[in-house]
Amino acid sequence: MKIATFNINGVNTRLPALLEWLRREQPDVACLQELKAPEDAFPADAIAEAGYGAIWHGQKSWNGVAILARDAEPVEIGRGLPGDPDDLQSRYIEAAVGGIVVVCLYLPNGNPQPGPKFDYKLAWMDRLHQRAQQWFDSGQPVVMAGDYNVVPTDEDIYNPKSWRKDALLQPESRERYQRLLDQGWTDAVRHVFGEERVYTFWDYFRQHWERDAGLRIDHLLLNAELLPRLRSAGVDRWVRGQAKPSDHAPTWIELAPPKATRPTAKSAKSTKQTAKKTTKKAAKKTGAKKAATKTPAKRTRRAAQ
DNA sequence: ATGTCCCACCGCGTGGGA
Repeated sequence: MKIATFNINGVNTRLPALLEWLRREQPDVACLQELKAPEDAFPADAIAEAGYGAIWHGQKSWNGVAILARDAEPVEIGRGLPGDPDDLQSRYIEAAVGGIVVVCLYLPNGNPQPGPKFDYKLAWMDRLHQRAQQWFDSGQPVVMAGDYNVVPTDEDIYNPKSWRKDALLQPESRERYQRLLDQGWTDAVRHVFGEERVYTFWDYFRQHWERDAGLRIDHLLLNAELLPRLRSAGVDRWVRGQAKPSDHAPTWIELAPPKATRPTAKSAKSTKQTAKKTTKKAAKKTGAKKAATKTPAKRTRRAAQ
């Protein structure tokens, strides 16, 4: 089972890119952020034609999140991050898909910092912390995926120097991200890649993509129930290299089927992908990385073309 | 300070947000 998160930066502008990505990579679950579309402008029909059921929380101009499921309908659990009835921004949605609780979030950017936007970011993270604790303790397998707008450490950015004052690197942001990990959540991409550099976002400025000057801000956090099923993770960098791309690349994990007390036809089907062997060469090409490799994570050169 | 790209507004350019 492949679960991806992708900040699409305008779902209608990027619809061809989204459909192409779905066709080629066939994620079982896709969490989207920055739809930048009101509720009634979400391209549900085109996405359904591509074989995906979807739920979404739209908003005019900004934000907006969605959860897509291949050959399935996500069962919505909730929308809107609890804890502040005055917060009307569409940044959070939850669903049950394939026996897993999927949380899709778009954390506030927080710039400029300091200021009210940064205050909102920190307050939002405090509220997320509350909800995350509930999910962690739920006894159900849970993934919290999305654009966290946090660079967890200086190893998650090409060069922190010019970003020191940015909200994405502030100690207050990083502390709050760390507090999620302290609850017991595992940063799946970091877990799989070890010390190897991996980026998910390259802004549009100063030829950052061409120079591979990236940041890792799209994360998938797994609770203790789900972690044992983590098999591999990767970034679909080819998407960022397409014409008119989002500034983010899809970031994903591959999960083994549940330790079946009662195996189902569905879980047997998804095993097919998991069992697919990934050679080192293929891994480099696809940006995939297997969990629990025998050798320590090697630093792979990922030069941009 | 800069850089680029998206969306909305009314509108064929500009401002806000990232």
